[in-house]
Amino acid sequence: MNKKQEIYDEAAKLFQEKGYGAASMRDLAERVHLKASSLYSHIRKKEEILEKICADLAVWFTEAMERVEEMEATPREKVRELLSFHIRTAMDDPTSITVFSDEWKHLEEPYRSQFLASRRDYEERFRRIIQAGVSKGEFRPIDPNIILYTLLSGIRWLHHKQRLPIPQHREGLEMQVIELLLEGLSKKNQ
Amino acid sequence: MNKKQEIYDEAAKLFQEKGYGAASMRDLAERVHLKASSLYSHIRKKEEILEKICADLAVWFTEAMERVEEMEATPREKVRELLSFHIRTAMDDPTSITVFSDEWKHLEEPYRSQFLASRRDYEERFRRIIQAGVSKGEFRPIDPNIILYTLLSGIRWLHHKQRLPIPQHREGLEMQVIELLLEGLSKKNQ
DNA sequence: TTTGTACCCGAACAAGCGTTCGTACTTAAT
DNA sequence: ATTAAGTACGAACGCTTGTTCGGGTACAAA
Repeated sequence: MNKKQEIYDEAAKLFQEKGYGAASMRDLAERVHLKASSLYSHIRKKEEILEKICADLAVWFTEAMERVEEMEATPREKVRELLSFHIRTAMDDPTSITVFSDEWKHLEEPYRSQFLASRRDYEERFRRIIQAGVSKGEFRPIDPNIILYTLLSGIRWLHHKQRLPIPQHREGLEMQVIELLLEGLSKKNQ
Repeated sequence: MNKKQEIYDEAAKLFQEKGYGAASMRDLAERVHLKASSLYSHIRKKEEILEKICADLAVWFTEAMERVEEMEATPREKVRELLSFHIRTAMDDPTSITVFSDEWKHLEEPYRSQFLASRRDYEERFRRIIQAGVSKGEFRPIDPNIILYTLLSGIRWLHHKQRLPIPQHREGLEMQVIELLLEGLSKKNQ
C-alpha cells in the first residue's frame, strides 16, 4: 500500500542484517521490487532512512522516560519500569532497535550530534533516578554511572537473540532478566 | 621498528573508530606513513588484519576459560574469575576488544564460521559453569542462557567508555561491576 | 481531451574502494 | 662488486557505491 513505509521497513531489516555501510541501495530496491533509481521518488537520500529510524526511536524512549518521571513511585519501581520498557521494545521491534543501537554512528552531521545529545539527555535522566535510589539506600552504594551503563548494556543482547536458543515466552524472559539485574546472580541468605 | 606490527595496531584503532567497512586502506596507509600500495609488502589483504585481531582474542579468551575450568573452586568463584578477566581485558585492550565484539561480522568465509564456532564453544563452557551453580542452589533459578547473555552483555560497555565519565581506577571499577552483577542493584534486608 | 502529478526505469556520472603491477631505492649477504 | 631480498611508490585496473537525469507510463482532475 504505502510504498514509502515499505521502503523504510525493509531498509531497517537490511541495515540490521548487513549493516548500514554494506547495505546498498540496489539491495534495498530489489527487496521492494523496484530499481535503485526509483527509490528516489520516495526518499531524498540513503541516510535519510537512517535518520528517521534513529529519530523515531529516540522519541519513543524519551516519551517513556517522561511517563516514568511523572510516576509516583520509588526509584526501584521506576528502574524496573524502564528496564521493562527497554526489554519489551527490544522484543517487539528488534529490527529498529538494532539499527538504533549499532548503526547510529553512520549518521552524518548534524544528525549525529543531535542523536548523541538526545542520548546523553536520556542517560542523564536515568542516572538521576539511580542516584536517588542510591541516596535513599534503596540501591547498593555503587557509582551511578556504572549502574547505568551495566543495566542498559545488560539488556543489549535481547534484540540479537530473536530466534536464538531462548525458549522463553515474553513475560518469563522479561521477569528473569529484571530479577537478575535487580537481585543479582547470587542466591541470598546462604 | 616492526612495521607489520605497527600496521596491525593502527588498523585496530582505525577499525574501532570508523568501523571495518568505512576504514579504507588509504586511511590506514596514511597513519603508518605509507602509500596504500606499500601496505601490500606487509600484508596480503585487508581482511587478513581483521582475521588476526579476532583470532588472537579468541585464543586469549579460550585459554582463560581453560585455566578457570581447571580451578578447584565453586561456580560462583569461577564466574567471578571470568567476569574479572573480561573486565580487565576490556580495560587493558579496549581497541582489540571493540573490533572483536563489533566488527567480526565482516569476516569472510570460512573465517566467519570458524569464529562463530569458537564463540559458541566458549559460551557453551561458560553456560556449563552457570548451570552447575544453578543446580547447586548457589545461583538464582534463572535460565542459564539468560544469565550467560546478561552477564556477558552487561560488561560490553567498558571498552567504549575508555575515557568517558567513569572516574574510577581499575580495581574499584572492576569490583563494583562484579558486585552489581553478582549481588544485584537492590540493597538486601530492607 | 488536455494537463498535471506521481511513479518507474535505463543509462550514466563521479567518487571511492581493494588490489595489482612495474619499477625504483636501500641494505645485507655472497 | 654482484646478487638477492625487502620495502616503497605512482599509476592504473575493475568494481561498487549513492545519486542524477531524461524520458516514459498510468491515472485522475480540469
